[in-house]
Amino acid sequence: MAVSIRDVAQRAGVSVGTVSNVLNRPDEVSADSVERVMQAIEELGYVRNEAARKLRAGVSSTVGFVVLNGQNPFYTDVVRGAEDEASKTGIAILYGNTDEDVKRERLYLDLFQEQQVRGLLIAPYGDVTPRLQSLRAGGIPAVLVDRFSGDQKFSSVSVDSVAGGRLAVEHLIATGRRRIAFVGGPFDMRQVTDRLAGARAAAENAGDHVDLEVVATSAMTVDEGTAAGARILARPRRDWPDAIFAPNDLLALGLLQAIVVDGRAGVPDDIAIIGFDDIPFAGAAAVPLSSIRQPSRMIGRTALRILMEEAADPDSIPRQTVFPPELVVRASTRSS
Amino acid sequence: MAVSIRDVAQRAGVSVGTVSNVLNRPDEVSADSVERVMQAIEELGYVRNEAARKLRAGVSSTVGFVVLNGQNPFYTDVVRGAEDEASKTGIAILYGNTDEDVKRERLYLDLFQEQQVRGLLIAPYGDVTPRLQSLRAGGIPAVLVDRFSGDQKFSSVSVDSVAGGRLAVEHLIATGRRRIAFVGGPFDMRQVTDRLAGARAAAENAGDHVDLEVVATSAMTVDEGTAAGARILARPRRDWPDAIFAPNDLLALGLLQAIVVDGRAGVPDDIAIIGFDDIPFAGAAAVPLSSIRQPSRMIGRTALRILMEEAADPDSIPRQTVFPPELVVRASTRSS
DNA sequence: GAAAGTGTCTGAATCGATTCAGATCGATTT
DNA sequence: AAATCGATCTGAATCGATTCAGACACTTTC
Repeated sequence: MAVSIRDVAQRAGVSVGTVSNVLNRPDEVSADSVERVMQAIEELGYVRNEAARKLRAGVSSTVGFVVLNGQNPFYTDVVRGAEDEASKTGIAILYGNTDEDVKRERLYLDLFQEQQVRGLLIAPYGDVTPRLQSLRAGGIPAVLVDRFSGDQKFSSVSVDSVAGGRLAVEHLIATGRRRIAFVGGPFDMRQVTDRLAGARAAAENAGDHVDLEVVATSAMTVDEGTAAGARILARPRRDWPDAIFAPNDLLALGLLQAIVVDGRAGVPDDIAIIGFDDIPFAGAAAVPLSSIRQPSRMIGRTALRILMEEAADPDSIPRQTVFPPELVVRASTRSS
Repeated sequence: MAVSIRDVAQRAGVSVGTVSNVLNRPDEVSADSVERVMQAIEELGYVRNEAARKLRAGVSSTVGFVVLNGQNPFYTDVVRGAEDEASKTGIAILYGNTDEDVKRERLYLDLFQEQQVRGLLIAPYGDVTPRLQSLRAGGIPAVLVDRFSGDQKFSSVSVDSVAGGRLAVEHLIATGRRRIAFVGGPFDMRQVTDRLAGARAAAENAGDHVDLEVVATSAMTVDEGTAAGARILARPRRDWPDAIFAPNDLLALGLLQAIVVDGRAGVPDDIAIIGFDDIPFAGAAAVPLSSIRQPSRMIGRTALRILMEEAADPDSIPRQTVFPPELVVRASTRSS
């Protein structure tokens, strides 16, 4: 049915070994053979069978990417960056969205192991370190994305979340805000706790006259943001914060919408809002949202590059790549 | 290195054939053997080698999904739906984002062919029909997503875009709008022309007193939307439309932002805006955006299901699944 | 009691690309 | 002229799971 390397060899009048060499190390083959083989490939419409290649050579040309929230445009961008890098070298990306569900996370790790991916990019939700270690023992390296590997057991590519949190709150303080609410959760997500830690540091650094309260949410979604916004506005006016920092833009946009629609408080006049990630929609909100930018595509590209290096050299030492976050000021925090 | 079926067989004291049977048709194996094999698998941490399975059995457990704009949350949702369905049966999804680039589209088709995917889900950009036909001839079926297969050569899952366009403009007319602008492009995208056709039909149906003008954009992005918004607002006030229909929400959100930020026209008082897709951000805009909803997850789920059926029966007749669009009214078109 | 049937198991052949030891051959060295 | 060498090519062995013809042990049937 399908055209195999044998058919090509026959047509080109060479052995299968030579065809394989043309495909994999053309410089060891005479120019004449290369040409004949290429022509036969062309004529027959031959396409290499990845399964056979993977089986024999043991090298896979797919990597798995497990994302904890595919709905978040930030991750979409990270994946896009990884894609860019991958397509350069003919690597395909197996994609899995776990939606912050430990079961789905495990499922995808199993699935990708069966597929014998060359490596794994993962924005983890649950505690996957043990699983990743056993995968690595089986020859599948992993690089953590958007998450610093605290124990240094794996390479990681992320942004300094603590610095980002600090940056956000320092900016709020610099523009005159004093009663700041950190709206986020759940607190078993590293991103949340790190960004809060940075926020706390900035608040404490500014001295007694800055208040930082924490409003917990159960997820980092737009809906949770609007819900939290409603809760805040339900308080007596004097208990409203004059600024809100949300550890991702989805939450921030939800908050922003709740406040704008309610109408009693103006943004940024009464309440300033700043998010995190700087997703494309942040700038397009009706009150354009200030945010802490992560170089999302670059994160994806870098993660994939490091992953390929580790796949090539299994004994390489894990390294932590940390990009600096960048403050992007838009209308939602302009000083009034 | 890796644990193979042979190791399992040895440990369980059975033949490799039996292990394979336990894995693939356990009912033909005695309960005793099943248990022994399962235990051996457990103890050795055996994971089936997909490459070998694919090679011999010729059935792949991956499908490719090629999307034309991965940044659009609509497609993110469609992918999510496909994932849901796929993970039920242990299918993994190879993901490729073409970003409305014909070259990238071709590249992914090649890549996925090499990977010998079981089938292909594609939201096409260029004219891929010939390529898809040759893939099908090689045993790889394809299902078009978000695009009706006009020539009926392939199965497709989409929403009736013409009806959606009509719905949008009928709604605008019903709420008293008379000078309607269709802002979208490029016009070689089927989604755009269909939605415009529907809009035209609605306008003509309403008689002479309704005006429909077309403002062309070069892409369906937020940025193009804000740019188009600026162009419209640059006109003398009397030439402003009193309603805008954009064939996707990204454009609509861009337009909305441009108009709100400009401030001279109110939404919806002076200009109503309606988009298409009903992405999650539509409801979260500061002026919540009316839209034509597509059942995005359902589209993904259905497409994957049909694809698997076609993979199982190569001679099945292509079928067109068309979901009805649904009007979602929010503040951006509330009658003033 | 022979034949037929049933349930279970075995093990070699197979899928297609890669790899590598060895063959071939003309050129160069001794 | 023999030996050596480098460039090029060949073809069988291999990767691991699946498949299937045949083996085997028991029952059932006539």
